[in-house]
Amino acid sequence: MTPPTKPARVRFAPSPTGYLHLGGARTALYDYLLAKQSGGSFILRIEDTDQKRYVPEAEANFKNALHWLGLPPDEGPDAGGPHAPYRQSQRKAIYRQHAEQLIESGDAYYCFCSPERLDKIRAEQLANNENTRYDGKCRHLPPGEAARRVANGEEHVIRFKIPQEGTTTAHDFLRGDITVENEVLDDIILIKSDGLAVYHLAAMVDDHLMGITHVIRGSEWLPTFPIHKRIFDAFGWEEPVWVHPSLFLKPDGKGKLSKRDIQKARESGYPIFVNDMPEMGFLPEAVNNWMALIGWSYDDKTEFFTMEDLIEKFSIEKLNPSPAAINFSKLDHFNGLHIRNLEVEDFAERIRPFFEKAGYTVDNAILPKVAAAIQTRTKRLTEVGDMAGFFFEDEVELVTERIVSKKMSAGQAAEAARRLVNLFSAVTEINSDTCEQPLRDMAKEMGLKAGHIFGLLRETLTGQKISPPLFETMDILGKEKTIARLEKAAEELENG
RNA sequence: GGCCCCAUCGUCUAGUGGCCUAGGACGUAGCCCUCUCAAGGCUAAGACCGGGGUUCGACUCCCCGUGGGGUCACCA
Repeated sequence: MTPPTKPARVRFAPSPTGYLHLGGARTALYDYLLAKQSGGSFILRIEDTDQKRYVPEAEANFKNALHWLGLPPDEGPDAGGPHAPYRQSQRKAIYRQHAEQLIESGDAYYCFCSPERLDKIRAEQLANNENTRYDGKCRHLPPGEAARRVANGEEHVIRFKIPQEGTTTAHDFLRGDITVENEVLDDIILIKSDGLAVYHLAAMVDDHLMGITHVIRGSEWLPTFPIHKRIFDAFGWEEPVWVHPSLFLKPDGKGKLSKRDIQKARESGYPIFVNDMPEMGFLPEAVNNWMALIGWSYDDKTEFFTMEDLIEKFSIEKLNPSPAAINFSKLDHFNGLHIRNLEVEDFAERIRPFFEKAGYTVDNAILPKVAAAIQTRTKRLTEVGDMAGFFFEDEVELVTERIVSKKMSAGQAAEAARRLVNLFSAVTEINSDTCEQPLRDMAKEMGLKAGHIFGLLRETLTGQKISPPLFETMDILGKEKTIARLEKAAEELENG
């Protein structure tokens, strides 16, 4: 139904200054979906041009996160590809060469102003209630003189030359034309005094050289978007399709996520960093589904999407340009949906490590049955230990006050336990066909409600007040353990 | 503050001039199912930021307010 499109080349280009968070992950997802649905390529590029903010482990963090989410790059630092290297720090010469090309064409110039001078003019502008921007001092330096100073080794940067009059119009796929007065645009630095390019140059050069067809990036780039458009024009390059989805807002909708919010979310059991998600019990399927729907929708009713669905159904046309608050309770909901969508064998393998982490020794013989019993009850994989760990224990701790319900005496409880032992001993298999009616009759004989007997059974067998259905539980536990736990309870009640 | 972007239930959203007494989802409340808890089913409360236009007719188009967000570095 979607019209055939040319294979898209879409890049995810994070800066290794921190870990991959929800916002970046959503961008990566959209990148991946757009690439895959068109039979194109998903490219990972590391934008490590800022040595001061460089975090060494960040790149590995991105890769782990992308791998966990199921978004493997077709090209990138590890995957390689026709446009290697994919780390900008290794492409320094390329940027320099392009910057010099702009100097030649008159679209850029050498600037010898010191950081101190820049600070000073900024302070003055602030004091005069003016907008802060470069004052253009080096703009009109004779090219020969500037070149000579550079040749002499004088410290310098290269700045992009923005016309001082007129306007610039850049076209965003979601928002249409964005026009600004050139006078509000700054002569931004292209090459820093350390010789490395700045984002504005490096990303544009790479996007062109790498044949990127669609640039999907956060809307924090909107203010500099017209400059980027001018850079493409200065080189005479064809622009990619620009898409600026909006940012994520904190859950209450007030402001974008900050460091503090990240910590706060984590404390309340919700992740901001992708790599926190696995241990918090989230499924990558659910995270992708959930993230995709913050800022994108397919129609007025469909919300459950597998990765295959997303690849087929995603479209940048349906992206929503307005800022969106993240809604964690919906993440829980999607996690539940995707857990229930798992094959039970798959679910079993996913919960195994969580039982182990909780200190249980998993019995492979019953794990599939345990999984089946708790699958519809699980929202987060982290819950399984508390919910079903008793299946893997030899005994459960009994609290007589909890076994004896308010409606019965300890003596009655002991009697009930004894009668249950007899009842279960008499059958070859404990299941609802063989035992439910006798159990209900027994309750009536004792003047109790069936619910009281079920409650006693539940506490006795599981040590919990909530558990999977009892006959299913007993089937998994086995006749032997079931009876042993009842006998032990009866004894304790009798001696209690 | 300048510039830019955005504006439908608490939240995510559908809606592209008449299909809208505005649809769905999460959450919330109630009911049903039921051995507990879930799951599932049903129901309820809940929104077009305000004011002007344009039009026979605006949630939808335009303008102005207001509100929210982003951005103003030799960071990305």
